[in-house]
Amino acid sequence: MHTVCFNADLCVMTKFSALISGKWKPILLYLVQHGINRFNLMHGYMPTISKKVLTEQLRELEADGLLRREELKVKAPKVVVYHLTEKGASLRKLIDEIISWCMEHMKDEIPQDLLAIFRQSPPAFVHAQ
Amino acid sequence: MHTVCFNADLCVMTKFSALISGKWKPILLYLVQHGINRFNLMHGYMPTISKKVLTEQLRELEADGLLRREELKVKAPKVVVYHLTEKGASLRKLIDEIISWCMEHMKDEIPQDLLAIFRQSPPAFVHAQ
DNA sequence: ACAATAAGTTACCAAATGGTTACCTTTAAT
DNA sequence: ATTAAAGGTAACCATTTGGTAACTTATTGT
Repeated sequence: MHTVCFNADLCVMTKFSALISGKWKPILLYLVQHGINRFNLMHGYMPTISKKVLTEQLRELEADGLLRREELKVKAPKVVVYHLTEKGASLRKLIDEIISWCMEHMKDEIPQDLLAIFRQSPPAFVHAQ
Repeated sequence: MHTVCFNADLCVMTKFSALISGKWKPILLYLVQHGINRFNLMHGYMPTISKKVLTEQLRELEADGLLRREELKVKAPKVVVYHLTEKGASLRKLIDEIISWCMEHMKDEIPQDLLAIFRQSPPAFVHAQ
């Protein structure tokens, strides 16, 4: 007679997915890792996201401790810079491993050119078009 | 003048989250990994999921090539067994690494008892209550 | 005085995701 | 003839997530 049962809200994997599973979060982390760290600059790289959603995703990454938001004290127009926290930076190795797994096991769903880029210089986080 | 822009639908990380981010998928993979591989047996371990949603999640895991569904040819009542595919099994090492990362970087959100279990025998996938 | 700029906010809408309850199908056991 | 058991479906509803378009605020340059 088992009494073990599972609760999705306490599942560690579920917590992890929540960290990175916003539609734009992986791409945002990638951009910030590469120095594209201001609101309108990010928006220029991903023009199909709305400002509302961009704000939301950034706020969530901040709330989850992956990014830090810094308002520079210039007068105006306001300048805001986003940085990776230590926790955010520590994700990178893990993300690289996830990508390697995908490149090996999801070949069919990944465009040929991206696979080729990946083979030349391993972690290609996102697809640039 | 940059012309690089990003598309969430082509992002490798986004594809990966889709694989495991259903509310019950990590737990289901865990159960199947541990031999709890029949419909009503799974349902008994996670009584708060509805049969409809359980079916949906299993069908998605199957469509994504992580599980294989097998109807045993007994007469009735119907018996169905789920197995990990090779791809599904290959996820395990990666999942262990994700969990290790979480145990290190999300300590605050993980119940003490689960942290203790993890320290004794590393990968504790989900919380048993 | 007026427009431009950075970084948003507001009100509203649509699609995706998850949930509830009742019902179905096939055969074996009573 | 009826009930039970395994593994589901069907019809419907609620919540969450993402999206659109217009507006805001503070200051600087013209």
